[in-house]
Amino acid sequence: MFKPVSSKLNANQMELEVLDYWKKEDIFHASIKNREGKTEYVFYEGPPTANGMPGVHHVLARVFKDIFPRYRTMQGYHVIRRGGWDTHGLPVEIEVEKKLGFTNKQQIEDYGIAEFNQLCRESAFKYIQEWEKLTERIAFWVDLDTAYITYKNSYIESVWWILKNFWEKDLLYQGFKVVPYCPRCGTPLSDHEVSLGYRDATDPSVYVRMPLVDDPSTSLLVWTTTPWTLPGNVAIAAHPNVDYVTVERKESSGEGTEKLILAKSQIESIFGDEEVKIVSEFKGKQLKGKRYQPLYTFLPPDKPAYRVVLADYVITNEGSGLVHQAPAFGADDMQTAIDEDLPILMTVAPNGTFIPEVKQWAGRFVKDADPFIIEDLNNRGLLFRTVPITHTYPFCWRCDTPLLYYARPTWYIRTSAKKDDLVANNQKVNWYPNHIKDGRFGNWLANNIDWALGRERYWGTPLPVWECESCHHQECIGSVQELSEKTGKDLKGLDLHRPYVDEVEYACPKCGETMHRVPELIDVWFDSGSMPVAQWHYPFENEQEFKEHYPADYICEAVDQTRGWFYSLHAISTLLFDQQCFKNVVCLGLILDGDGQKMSKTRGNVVSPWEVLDKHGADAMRWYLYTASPPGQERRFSADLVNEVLRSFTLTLWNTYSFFVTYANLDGWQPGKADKPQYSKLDEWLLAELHGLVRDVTTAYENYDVLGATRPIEGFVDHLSNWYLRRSRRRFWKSGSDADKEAAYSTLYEALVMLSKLLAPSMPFIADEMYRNLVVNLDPQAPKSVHLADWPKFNEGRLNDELVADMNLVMKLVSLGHAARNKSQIKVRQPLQEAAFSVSNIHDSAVIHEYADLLQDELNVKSVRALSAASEAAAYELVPLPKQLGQKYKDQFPLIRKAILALDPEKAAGMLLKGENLKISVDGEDFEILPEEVEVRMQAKEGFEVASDGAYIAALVTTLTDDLVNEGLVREFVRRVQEARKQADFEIADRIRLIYSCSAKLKYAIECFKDYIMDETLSVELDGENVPNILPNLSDEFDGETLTIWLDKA
RNA sequence: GGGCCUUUAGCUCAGCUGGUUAGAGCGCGCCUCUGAUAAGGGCGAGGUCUCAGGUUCGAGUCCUGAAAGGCCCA
Repeated sequence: MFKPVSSKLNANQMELEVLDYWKKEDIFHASIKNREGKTEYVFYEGPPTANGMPGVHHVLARVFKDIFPRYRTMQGYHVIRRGGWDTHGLPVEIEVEKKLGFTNKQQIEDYGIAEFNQLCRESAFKYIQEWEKLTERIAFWVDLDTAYITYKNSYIESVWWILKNFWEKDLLYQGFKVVPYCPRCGTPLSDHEVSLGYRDATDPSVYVRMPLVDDPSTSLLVWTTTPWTLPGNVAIAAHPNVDYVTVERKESSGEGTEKLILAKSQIESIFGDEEVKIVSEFKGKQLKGKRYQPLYTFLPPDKPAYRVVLADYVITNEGSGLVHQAPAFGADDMQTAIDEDLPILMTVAPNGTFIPEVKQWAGRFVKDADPFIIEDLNNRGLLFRTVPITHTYPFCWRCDTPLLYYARPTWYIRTSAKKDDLVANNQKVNWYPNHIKDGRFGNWLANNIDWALGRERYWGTPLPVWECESCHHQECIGSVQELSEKTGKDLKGLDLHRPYVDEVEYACPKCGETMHRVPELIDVWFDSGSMPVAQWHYPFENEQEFKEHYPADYICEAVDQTRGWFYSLHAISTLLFDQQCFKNVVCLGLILDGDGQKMSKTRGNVVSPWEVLDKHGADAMRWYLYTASPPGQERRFSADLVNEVLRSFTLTLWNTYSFFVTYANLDGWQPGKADKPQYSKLDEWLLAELHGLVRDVTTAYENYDVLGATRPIEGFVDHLSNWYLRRSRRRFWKSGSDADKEAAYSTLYEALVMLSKLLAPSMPFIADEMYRNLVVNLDPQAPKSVHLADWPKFNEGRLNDELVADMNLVMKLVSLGHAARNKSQIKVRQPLQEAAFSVSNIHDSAVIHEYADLLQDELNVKSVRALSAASEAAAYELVPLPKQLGQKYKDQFPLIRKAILALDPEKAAGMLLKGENLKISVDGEDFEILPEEVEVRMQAKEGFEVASDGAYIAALVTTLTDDLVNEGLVREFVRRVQEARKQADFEIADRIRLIYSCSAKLKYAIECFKDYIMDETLSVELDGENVPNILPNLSDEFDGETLTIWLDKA
C-alpha cells in the first residue's frame, strides 16, 4: 500500500513535514557521507553579512547555489558545502555607530576601539537566526555549523599570509592617490563602494576670470563645478588641439570692455545673444605657459604655479574649454601635476573642512563653503557667472555624505602588474551568461587599475605592515608565529583585531627604534576573496582539504558581484597561484517587484520571502525563480507569480500523483510484479517523452542551463496529466486486472518516480515526498530519500522521435476536431457518425489509421478516415515552400514560385499527391519541382463542418441518425447519474441500485443502452418502473426530456 | 561619456543555424467537458516583433544607426 494522497495539497504543511524528516534522519549530511571517496565537486559559498535581514534576492542566490550541488551529488560526486559569513567592514560599523548615536570617528576613539569592535563582533551576527531559518526553509543545503567566519583569528592569519606573499612579490605598496573619500566616515571608498552611491545632484557651476599676468585686461575664462577646490588651484588646463579665441565684450557695468579667452565652440553657449567681438583665434597649445594671477594665496606654492598647461582630457562640450586644476582634488589633476611638476595644495582637512590656513572659511565643510566662495569672487569682480548644474555625483553609500575626491596616502595591490594573467585566467572560466566574460568582467580586467586596499577604519582585518617610527623601515608580517618571533613574546592568544594588534611593537632591525603597525585595515572584499585559502586556515593547516577544494567548480552570485566577490576571488587567485579560482560561474540578474520596479526600502515594495513561503511553499518559489527568465536577466517577483506556479504546475503534478496512488491502492497494485508490461502505443509514447526528458534535463544540468533543466519538465507534466492520463483513465477504472492495466500502472509509476528524481535538485520537497511514498515505502533497500538516490539514466531504446511526432499530429487533429465541433454547435457528448482528416503527406495519413481509436474516442465519433482527395475536395491550393525552394534556387525563387502558382492547381495537386514531379519553365529554363517542395492544401466540400490549420483539416459529418441521438441522450443520462453519485458522497468503487423515471423517448434510449449504463455507473440494478415515494437524488430536464433519479448503495 | 544587457499580445515569456500564416501560459469574453484536478478542451478579441536605414529571392532573426529602460563604470 502507498500512503493515501489527497488531491488537495497544502504545500506549506507538506514541506514542513519533509523538513522534519530531513532533520530527523540528517539527510543532508547523509547525502555527503554517501559519496565519500568519490570525485570532489567544489562549491564556494560567497559569504553574506548577517547584520541585515535576508530578502528575496538572497533567496534567489541561495536557490541557484543549491541546485547544482544537489544535482552533482545525485550524479555521484562528493559535494561538501561549507557556509561562510562576511563579518567585517563599514556596514557593520555603521550599524553600531547608529546604535550608539555616533556621527564621526572621534566618537569611536573616545568610546574605545576595543569596546566598539566588541559591539561590531556581536552585530555581525545580529540576524543570524533569520538567515539560518530562511536557509533551512528554502532547502538551501549548506553546512552552517562549519561555516567560515572572516573575523576568526585563523581566517585573518591566512589573509595575512596572502598579503605577505604579495609583499614579497612587490605587489603591495603605499601610494599617494586621489581617491573618493567620505569625510564623515573618514575613509577612502573602493570603486565598488563609490558605485553604490551615484545619484543626481545640483551643484553651483561657476565661470571665473583669471587675469593674465602679462595683460591684466585679458582673463582666462575658467569653469568648474566644485568652487571649494578653487583655493587649491595651481594651474589651468587647455586642450592642445582645440581652437580658442580671445573675445572682447562690454563689461556688465556698461563702462569699458574686457577680453576673455575661451574655447571657440563655447561662444554661443556662454554668451548666447550677447554680441562679442572675436579679437584673435589660436590653438590651445599656444596658451601653454601663460601665467595668470592666482585667485587665492592661502598656501604658498613650493613650485612654479599659476600657469596654463596642456591636457588631452579637457572637454569642450561643456564649460569654457579651460579647466581649473587642483591636484589634491582630482585624479586627472594629480596626473597633470605629476607630469608638469606642479605643486599640490592641500587645503582641506581629513574631516572635509577647510584647514586653518584658509582663514575665511577655516573649519567649514567645503561643500557648504561654496556660496561664500562665490560671493567672495563676485565681490572681487572675478566671478563671470554662476549656473546651477545637475550632474551625477557620488555620495557615500552608507551615510549619504557627498564624497570628495581627495589625495590620500593609502595602500594598493599592484594588480595592474598582473593584468595579462588576470585576462588569461579569465579565458578559462565559463561564464553564464557568456557575455559577462568578455563584456563586463573582461573589460574591467582589460582596464585594470591597482586595487586600493587600505581602509582607515576599526572593524576589519588589520593590514599586517609594521613601520619604524624613526627610519620608516617597513615589514610585512605573514603569521602569528612570525610576529611572536619578532617580539619575542608568545602571541598565540592575541586577538588579531584593533586595538590589540596596534599595541604590538618591536625593535626596528635597521635602527633599533620602535616598529608600530600602520593604521590601516584592508578592504573587506579582500577578506571574502581570500576564502578559498582562509576557510581552511591554509597554509597553517588543512593542506589536503585546501588542495582538494581549489579551484571551485561552481560559484554563483548576483551580477553586482562582478567587481566585488568575483573580482576579489579572481585577482587574489591569480596573484597568489596564477590560476583561475572558479571554473563555472552563474551570474544572476536583479530582482524586481511585480511591476518591474527595483525593490527598495524607500519604495516600500520589498516582498518578504516569508510572505511567499508561508503561502505557497519553497518549491513553488524556487521553481518560479528557476523558470521565470534566464538566470542573468532581471526577473519580476511577486506572490501572485509564485501562486501561478503552484496552480499550473505543482497541482497538476500533485493530482497526477494523487490519482495514481488512489487507484493503485484500490487495485493493490505494486511495481515490479509483472515481468514485462505489454505497453500500448500511448504508453510507449509517454515513455519516449519521458526518456527524452531525462536526456534533455541531464544535458542542461551538465551545461549549467537552469532553464533547460526545469522548463521542459513543465511541458512533460502537462502532457502526462492532460493527455496520457486523460486518455488512460478508463484503463485504470476498469474492474479486474489485465495486462493493459498493468502496463498503464507501470508506465505512470515509472514516470512519477522518474519525475521525483528529475525534480529533486529544483523542487526538493515535493520530489522527496513523492519518492518516499512511491519507492522508499515499498522497498526497504532503497535509499531513504530521493536526495540520496542516483540521478536517472535514460534508456536509448525508449526514445522514439517518430512516435513523438505522430502523437503531436494526433493532438493537433483532435484539436481541429474539437474546433469543428465547436463551430457546429454540437456538444461532444453527442456522438457523430464520422470525422475525416486531411493531412499534407502520405505518412501523416497513416497516422490517422493507426490512431483511429484514439481519435474516435476523443472526438466521440463512430469512425475516422482520411478525407478523400478525389471526391470530397472542392478546391486545391498550392503552397510553394520557401525553405526548400528558396535555399535550392536562391534568387530564382520568386519567379519559380510565380510559375508554380500559375499552374492549374487541381492537376498539379493530383500529380504531387501521386508523388510525381512538377515540370515548369521559367525564362526558357526547365525545372523539376519535387512533391516535398510544394504543400498541397484542399478545401472540403459542403456537408461537413470543417476546421483547418495550414494543410491540416478536420471535417465532421454532422447528420444525426436516431441511434446517434439515443446514444447522446444516454450519455446525458449517465452524466447525471455520476453527478448524483458524487453529490451522495459515494466512494468511487461503490456499487449502486439505480431507479429512474423519465419521458418516453429517453426511456427508450435507456432501455437500448442498459448494459452500457450499468457498466458506466456501477449499477447492479437499473429500474425504470418501481418509483419510490421518497425524495429523489436528482431531477432535471435536457434536450426536451425530463428525468428523475434515485440511487442507493447496493 | 564608455561598456554590457533588455525591448515580440494587456501581463510573463518562447521563437533553433534567416524560410509557409510570429507562438505559449496567464488574464479577458463566449462556449464546452469532467468520478483526478483550485483543472481540462474549443472559439474570439488583442501584434506596424521599439524606430530608421542596409544586406538578402526572403529579416522578429544578420549589419549600421537611433530611442527607451536596466546594470556596471567614469
